[in-house]
Amino acid sequence: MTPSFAELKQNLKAKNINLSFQRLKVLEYLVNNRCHPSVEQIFSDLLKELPTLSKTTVYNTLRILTETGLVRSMTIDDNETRYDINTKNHGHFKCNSCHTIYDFYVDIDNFCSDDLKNFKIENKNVYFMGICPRCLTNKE
Amino acid sequence: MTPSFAELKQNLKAKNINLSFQRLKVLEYLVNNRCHPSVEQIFSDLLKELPTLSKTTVYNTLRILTETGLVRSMTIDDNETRYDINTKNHGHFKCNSCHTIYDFYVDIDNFCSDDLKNFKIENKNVYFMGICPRCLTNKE
DNA sequence: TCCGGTAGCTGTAATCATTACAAGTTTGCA
DNA sequence: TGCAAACTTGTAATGATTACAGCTACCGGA
Repeated sequence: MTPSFAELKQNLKAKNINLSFQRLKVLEYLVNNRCHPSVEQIFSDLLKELPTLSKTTVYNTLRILTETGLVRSMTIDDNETRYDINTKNHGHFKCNSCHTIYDFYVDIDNFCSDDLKNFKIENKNVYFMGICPRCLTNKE
Repeated sequence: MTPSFAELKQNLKAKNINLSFQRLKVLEYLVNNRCHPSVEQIFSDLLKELPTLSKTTVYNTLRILTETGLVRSMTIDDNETRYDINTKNHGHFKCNSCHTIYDFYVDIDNFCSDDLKNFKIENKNVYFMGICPRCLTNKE
C-alpha cells in the first residue's frame, strides 16, 4: 500500500491540482522520505536543491496536498506538525527517547465502536508512544 | 471509569505532588468539565473565581498533572492542546463541523500489533475525525 | 507575436500558543 | 519566629504558522 510517484501525480491531475515545479518537489520529497518530516526538514532539505524556495510555498503545498487527502498531517505531542504520504491501515509510534516516528500495521478499517454508530467517520488515527527497541537496548 | 475528585487528590499525594490552592482548582475544573478544555478555556473560566490567577500557573499545573499521568494532553489537528482527566479505554472523536470532541469506548488494551513486539508502549491514543450526529441532522 | 489575466511563488510582517525567566509570595518545618 | 524551598505571577522571548502584498511564469486569444 505504498503508492508510487506516478500514481500520486495522476491522482492530483484528476483533482484539478496543478503540479507546479515546487509542488512536484515537495511531493517527491514526501514519497522518497517516508520518515514523517516536519516543514522545517522538508524546507531545509529542498533548499539545497532549490535555493529560491520559500517556506510559505512548502506550507501552501502541504495544505493543498492534505486537503486532497494525498498527504496526512499529524501532531503527536509536539508543537511541530509532521507530514506523510497517506497510506491506509497503519498507526504511528513515537519514541519518547529518540523522537523517531515508526509506522506499524493495524487493521483500522475493522476497528469501530458502537458508540459511533451515528457518526460519519472521515479519518481514523491510532498513535502510541513509548520507547523503541533501539533506545531500549542502548539503555542497557 | 471516571475517578472521583477524592481519589485523584489521594493519587496526587501518593506521588509527592503538593496540592496548592491553584492546582486544586485546575484539577477540580478538569473533573467537573470533561469537555477536553484548552488552556484558554480553563484559564478564562477560573479567572472569574480567582482573579489573580496566572496563565503560566495553568500551564505549569497541567504539565505536572500530565507528567504524573493523571491528566492526558492531546492535540487533534488543532494548534491548541486539549486536556482531560485520564480515563482508560476510550478514544476521541472530533467533529469537523462543530469542533466538539467526543469520547467513545474502545478496547485499547487488547489492541496491539505484531509490529510492536519489541517496543515498550507507554501510551495509546485513538482518535477519529468526521461529523457528529447533531451536525449531520442540522445539515438536512 | 503580443497582450492580459490568472495561478503560483516569494519574503516579510503579524499572530498566537507556549516557554523562559526573574521577582514576589506562600508554605512547611526546625 | 525565621529560613529555605516550593509556588505563583507577569512580562518577555520563542517558534510554528498564517496573512498579505508584490513579483513571476504561464496560457489563451487576437
